[in-house]
Amino acid sequence: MTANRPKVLVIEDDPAIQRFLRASLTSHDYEMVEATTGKLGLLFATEQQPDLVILDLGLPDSDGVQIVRELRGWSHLPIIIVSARGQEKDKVLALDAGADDYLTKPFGMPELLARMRVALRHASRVEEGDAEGELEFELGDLRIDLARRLVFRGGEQIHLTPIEYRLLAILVRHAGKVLTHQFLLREVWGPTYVNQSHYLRIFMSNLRRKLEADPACPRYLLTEQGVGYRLCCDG
Amino acid sequence: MTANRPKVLVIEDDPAIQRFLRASLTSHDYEMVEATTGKLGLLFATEQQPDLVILDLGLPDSDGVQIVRELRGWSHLPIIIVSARGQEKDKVLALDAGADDYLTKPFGMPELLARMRVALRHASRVEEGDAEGELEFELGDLRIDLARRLVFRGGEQIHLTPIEYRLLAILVRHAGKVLTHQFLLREVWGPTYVNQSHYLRIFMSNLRRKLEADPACPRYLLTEQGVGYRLCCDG
DNA sequence: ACACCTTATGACATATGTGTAACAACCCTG
DNA sequence: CAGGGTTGTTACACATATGTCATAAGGTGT
Repeated sequence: MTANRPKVLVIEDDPAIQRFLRASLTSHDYEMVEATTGKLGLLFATEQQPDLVILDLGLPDSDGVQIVRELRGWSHLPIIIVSARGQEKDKVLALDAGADDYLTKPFGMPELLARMRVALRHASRVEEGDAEGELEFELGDLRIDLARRLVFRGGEQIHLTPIEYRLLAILVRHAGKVLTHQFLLREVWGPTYVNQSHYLRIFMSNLRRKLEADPACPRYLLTEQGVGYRLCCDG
Repeated sequence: MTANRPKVLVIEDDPAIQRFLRASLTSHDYEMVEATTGKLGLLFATEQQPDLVILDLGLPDSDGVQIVRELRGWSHLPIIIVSARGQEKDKVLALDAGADDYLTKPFGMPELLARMRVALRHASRVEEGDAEGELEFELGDLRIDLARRLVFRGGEQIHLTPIEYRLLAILVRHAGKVLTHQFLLREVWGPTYVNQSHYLRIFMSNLRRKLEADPACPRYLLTEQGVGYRLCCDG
């Protein structure tokens, strides 16, 4: 789970409820990603790596239960259903499809928040023993252990500050791919920093100083002029 | 979890509901243990090793939320609350105390069964990674016996207060991994304390004073600035 | 009611991380 | 090869996170 601000994906077509949720969630220190259709929802679930999904069953473009099944096909992401339908068979169907909780509209925000905490609690407990997803990477003399949040260079542990680590972790998770300035800034500092590319330069410099043998000729942390940065994945 | 017939502990004083639950549960291939008071419930929870607890909040002899807290003190057993009280604040209180779900009476049996399946699903997922039954740890001159709840340093027993012990136990169970402030606060003090990080500082300080040779330069209880704490597992 | 232990609270010193500014090096283009 | 824009580096001030002490409040058993 993201360390500080859990990311919540809300799949909901009603703009009024979207607004309501956004206000409540952001004020309770959650990061919110919005999708108004099932298709978009599934896309964002893969791309944005949310910590929790709130799903309205009454979407116009797709069957909510089907979305739950598709999500469960590849992920154990907590899913909380929010629905106008209060029929017991609807609840049973959704819960058995893999949903973790089911709230009937209208519901109180405090209850939703409490149930979100329950879901995140479960997720964080499960995460502990989760070997899924390569969590240890080796590049030349570098070793990055995402599970333990440790970085080694030639057997020696390297201390990284929170921002340095977050930046590196994102590069590692997308090793080999070019990540744009915008993307990195948004992921590390947040959406309002997408133009502050000097932050990036400074922290890339810091990382190179700590990780590269010759920071002036980086072997791992490569610059893609005019685009962004890339973590070299082979040797 | 028991392989075939999950064992359900029902803590409920109303004989009518007890009968109703017994009929439904046994016919759905659950084994049922009954307790009519909170005291008995806690006793059976330890003795019978159930897979799931269904707890009525309206017990005559004790506060249901308190029972949840006591259970959570030593176990992650799934707890489903069943209550006549439908007030939102009751739900929030119980869920934050550690309950996994909350149903308001009257409820339909199919829904309860579906929510039980959800809870057991979670438990079985967690269990996979939980299998490590290591209950004794050695780090340098420290020895921590989780089963007996004892801590030694260089052969000499160290007395820890309840909170100190819980904090240390969690660090030990995740030795090597960085645990965020939020996580530690939630596990030790509960979800409502996630912002009170000064508690953590003080109790880490206490632990270091008792466990470290030089509390100013800790070898075991390490700080990860801006993130959390970590128990060094090597050396 | 008392003594005892534990936990909570407040104040303060210190350590660390981050944002900012200034400047140097680099790359592409004309 | 000159110039503008992009990128890299360094140093420092500030804010924040952290560690520690002292003390108050709460609880328990005698």
